[in-house]
Amino acid sequence: MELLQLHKALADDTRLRCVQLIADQGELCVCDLMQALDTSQPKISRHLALLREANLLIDRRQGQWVFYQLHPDLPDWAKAIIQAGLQSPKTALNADRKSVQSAIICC
Amino acid sequence: MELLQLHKALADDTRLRCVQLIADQGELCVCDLMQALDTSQPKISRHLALLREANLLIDRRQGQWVFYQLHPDLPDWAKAIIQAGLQSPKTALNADRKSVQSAIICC
DNA sequence: TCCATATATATGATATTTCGTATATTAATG
DNA sequence: CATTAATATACGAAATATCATATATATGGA
Repeated sequence: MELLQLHKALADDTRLRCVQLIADQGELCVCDLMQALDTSQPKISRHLALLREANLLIDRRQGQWVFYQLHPDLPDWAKAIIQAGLQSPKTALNADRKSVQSAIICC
Repeated sequence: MELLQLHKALADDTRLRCVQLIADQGELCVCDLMQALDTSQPKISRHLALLREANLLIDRRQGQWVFYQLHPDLPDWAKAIIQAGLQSPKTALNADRKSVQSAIICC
């Protein structure tokens, strides 16, 4: 994991919102993220694949669902960057958090 | 200053190295950065303009030279992200720091 | 005022990213 | 084994970013 790669991974609205939401919630499946961000399945899936290939996320299949969480071996500086981002007031996180709650209930 | 915009600003090799070097050294002029990164003047200048427009840097003209430093009003979370990046071991910072020393001496 | 140095900007070409759509894969269930 | 739901991938088009080159601007000194 390199710093430039991390910034590139987070330099897209969809990916940043996914990472923030996953960091906030611990673990989410693709359909949660689709509903929370109100986005198409291939779009979410492709961005999650990028984040997985960047070693920012890991996936875990459970039945039909695939759950994503932050990579457990993320270096401290990378965790610190993600955490600091969560402190930024002008992100979509608050709104997305509300959307994901209703999403989780139904699926 | 928004989080997504910050990540976009830092998601380019030239800009990331400039910001890291400036954060490390406090203030540098365009010619310092040109020599330290071994890059053309328009390239450096254009990237610095982007960082200035993103409110990540401010510039200060002194005679023929223009010096750049981190924006003094950077929010805490943005400072934290930049600082955390300085902790990443695999950046060009160490090499660039050496180059900028010889650059500063001669100009 | 003329010239040299430092920096900024404009422009068109090239490279990279992102997206929508279609299709493939995988697992559960009847 | 056929079907459905969840997810992944392929592909070409459209949007965005980056670059090299040329040119413009600003400052200081002869």
